[in-house]
Amino acid sequence: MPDSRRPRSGNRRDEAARLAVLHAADDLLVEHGFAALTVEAIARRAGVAKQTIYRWWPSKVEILLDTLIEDSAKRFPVPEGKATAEAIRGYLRAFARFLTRDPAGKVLLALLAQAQHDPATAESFRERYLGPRREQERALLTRATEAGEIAPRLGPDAALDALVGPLVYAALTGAAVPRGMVSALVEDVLKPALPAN
Amino acid sequence: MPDSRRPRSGNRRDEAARLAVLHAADDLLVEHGFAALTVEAIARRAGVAKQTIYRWWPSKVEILLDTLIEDSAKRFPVPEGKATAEAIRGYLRAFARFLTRDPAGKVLLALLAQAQHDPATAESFRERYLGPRREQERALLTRATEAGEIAPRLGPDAALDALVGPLVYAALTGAAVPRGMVSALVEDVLKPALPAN
Amino acid sequence: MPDSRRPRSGNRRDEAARLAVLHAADDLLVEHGFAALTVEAIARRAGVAKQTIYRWWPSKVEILLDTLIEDSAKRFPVPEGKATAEAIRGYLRAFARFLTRDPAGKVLLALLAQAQHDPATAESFRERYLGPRREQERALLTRATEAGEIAPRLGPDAALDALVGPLVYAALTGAAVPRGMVSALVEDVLKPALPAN
Amino acid sequence: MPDSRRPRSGNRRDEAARLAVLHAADDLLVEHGFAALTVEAIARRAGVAKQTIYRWWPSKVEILLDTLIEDSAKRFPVPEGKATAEAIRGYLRAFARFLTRDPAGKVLLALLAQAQHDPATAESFRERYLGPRREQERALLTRATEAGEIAPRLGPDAALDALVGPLVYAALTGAAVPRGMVSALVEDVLKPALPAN
DNA sequence: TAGTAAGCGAGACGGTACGTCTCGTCTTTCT
DNA sequence: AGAAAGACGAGACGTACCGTCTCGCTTACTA
Repeated sequence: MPDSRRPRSGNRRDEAARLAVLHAADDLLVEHGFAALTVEAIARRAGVAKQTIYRWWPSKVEILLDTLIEDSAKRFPVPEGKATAEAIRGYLRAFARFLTRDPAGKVLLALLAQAQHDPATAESFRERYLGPRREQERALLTRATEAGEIAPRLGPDAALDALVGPLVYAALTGAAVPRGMVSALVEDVLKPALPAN
Repeated sequence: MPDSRRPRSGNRRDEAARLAVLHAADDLLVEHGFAALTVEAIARRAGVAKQTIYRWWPSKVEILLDTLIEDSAKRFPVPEGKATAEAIRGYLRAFARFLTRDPAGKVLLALLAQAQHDPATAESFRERYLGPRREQERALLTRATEAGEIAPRLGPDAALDALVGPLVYAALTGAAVPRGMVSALVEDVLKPALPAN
Repeated sequence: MPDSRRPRSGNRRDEAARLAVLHAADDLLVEHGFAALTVEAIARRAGVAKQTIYRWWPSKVEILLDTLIEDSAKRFPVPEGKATAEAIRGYLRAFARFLTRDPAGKVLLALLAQAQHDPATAESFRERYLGPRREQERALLTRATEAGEIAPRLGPDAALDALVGPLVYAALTGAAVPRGMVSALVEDVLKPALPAN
Repeated sequence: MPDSRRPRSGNRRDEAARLAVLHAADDLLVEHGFAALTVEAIARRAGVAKQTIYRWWPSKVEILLDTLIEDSAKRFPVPEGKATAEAIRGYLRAFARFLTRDPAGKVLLALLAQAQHDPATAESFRERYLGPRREQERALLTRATEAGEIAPRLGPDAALDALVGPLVYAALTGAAVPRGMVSALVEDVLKPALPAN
């Protein structure tokens, strides 16, 4: 049994330090906003040396990405099996809830924001987060279309932007997502009255 | 008659300095990104003392807001008279063009991003930019609905988020806005097949 | 009779402004020290525009010099007639009192100090203050020597430094000038036991 | 045995940086005067970050004090053993030489000057420099008096002011210290013809 | 069972930008 | 033409973080 008072250090990566950093970053973002999220503040809060952070993460953005990837997989995984309209609706509802209710939703918004300021963040964010998720989402839509559940006027990527965009935009501008919005989006975007055109 | 080629203006605000700052900020944002947009750099580029900037603007964000408000009014004014579906489509096309083609579109994205990092920016951005424009846009939609041109399933604010959100989200994630997306959004969101529900 | 409510301005130098500046400078020096004596502060305190100060004085040092010259002539004029040892003693006592008791003594110390930091001040201070006074003091000593009242071992300039130096040095280092110091200096420096050498 | 050619010292104070700052301050004072002695200029000249200066010194005055204390101990130490009139004369000659010939003498004058402008400087200067030296000087005079070498009319502190004051005052006013002045002061102040009074 | 190599807390370092302050110059407007 | 008002370019102030570095320690694997 390791000494519980101080199992610190050694010559392998210290898991406790890793978690302390992730949680400190998350907490600081939620409590004081991205502006207060400096590497020094994270180190202070986590009780960790600055160098320990730089040893494992190239930037604070990557720390946030690590937490976001984990949290997203937990809170709103892309449905794998059943490709029904209802599954899509449920997924979007979970996403909207994550954005507007979950403290971790702030991380997504902060990274999307930071990607506008810094190309390296944009690259990482797309590569490690947006890209993989979009792939799964596209597959979901494709399966649903093939199953005849939906018949979007737009291609899968544009359709996803049309579904996700409004929710993200509302969150970015501080607007509430009104009850029924997700349903309406699914109806309008995924099941348009095609003959009308 | 005042001399119109007044070089520097005594104890009144120096218009040349004001313009130099606005242009310097704009140029720096486009050329080097928001991260390089420091007050010192703006002052350097504009050939202006730092104090002259702080005298008139509380932060670099307000500088950008000033340029954005002017540019937006010029490049994609909200249609005032004719409230047809076609007018709305034209407006959204101009907006999409501004976001993706116009260098000044970067300013909008940067401010929307910065608003996520800093509550003061969020407040200013909403108050001075998003709010006023949204008001006009809402009026446009309301007039069009009353004229029977459109019949949105969603309320005006949610409908606008559903139209604008996808365009903004695409720009934020670096995705292209595919040809036909604006038309599809207008059809889907503003003229849904209501009886079908 | 000029309008007493506001005889301000016109096209001749405003005497009220001149006096306000001199008094403001003096007061600020005494109240807050030389460090707080900025041209802006003087202008504020005197209720005068900054430019009015720069129009008439090349620097704040010259303002202080103006007040010092006036005050010195009033508080410890160099004795003109009687060249006795007693006259010299009296003069030095008045000088010591000015340095340690009179608020205006701070002006002398401040200018002597500033002369160390800035060659222009040194030049002005020597030219307009130290030089003229030293001339009179030298004459006093010469007359007293010729009258057989004193027999200094040192030349007149060195003797004056030997008399004035200790008083100034004590004031500069915040030491008190002990009772009897002036008498002892006069005895030691001006009436040494020459045969003993 | 510790490696004596340790180039940079990890988390301990960097001695090279300390010396670079002291020398830069000294050089700048001598070359361009106290007015040009800004913390920024010192940092620039020393090739050191501004923060490194602020980490170790509360103000530029303390930097100068550090150099002055070291230099004074080297150039004109207070004689410790032999308390003869000759020892005192030698000490004063070394002091006069330091003031008028040695570039480091400017530091003493500058600090004495700055002490007039700023109470904090006065406090530090007295506490760290004037006080300790005066203590040693007083002891020297006391020993010499007890040994019958001198018989000053004034108390030790006043006598020291009477010896040092003229030299400092001459330096402050840019006057030369004439050959024989130190001797005359020692004779006049320390060996007055007491019975004659 | 030592030696060694890596991780760690600590924190100094050279930099850069912050937002504030005062400088001395300038221009306008009023008297 | 003098004066009040105050904007302006310039540049130093002292602070906060950046990302890099070195130190002295603690541990776990290797010889």
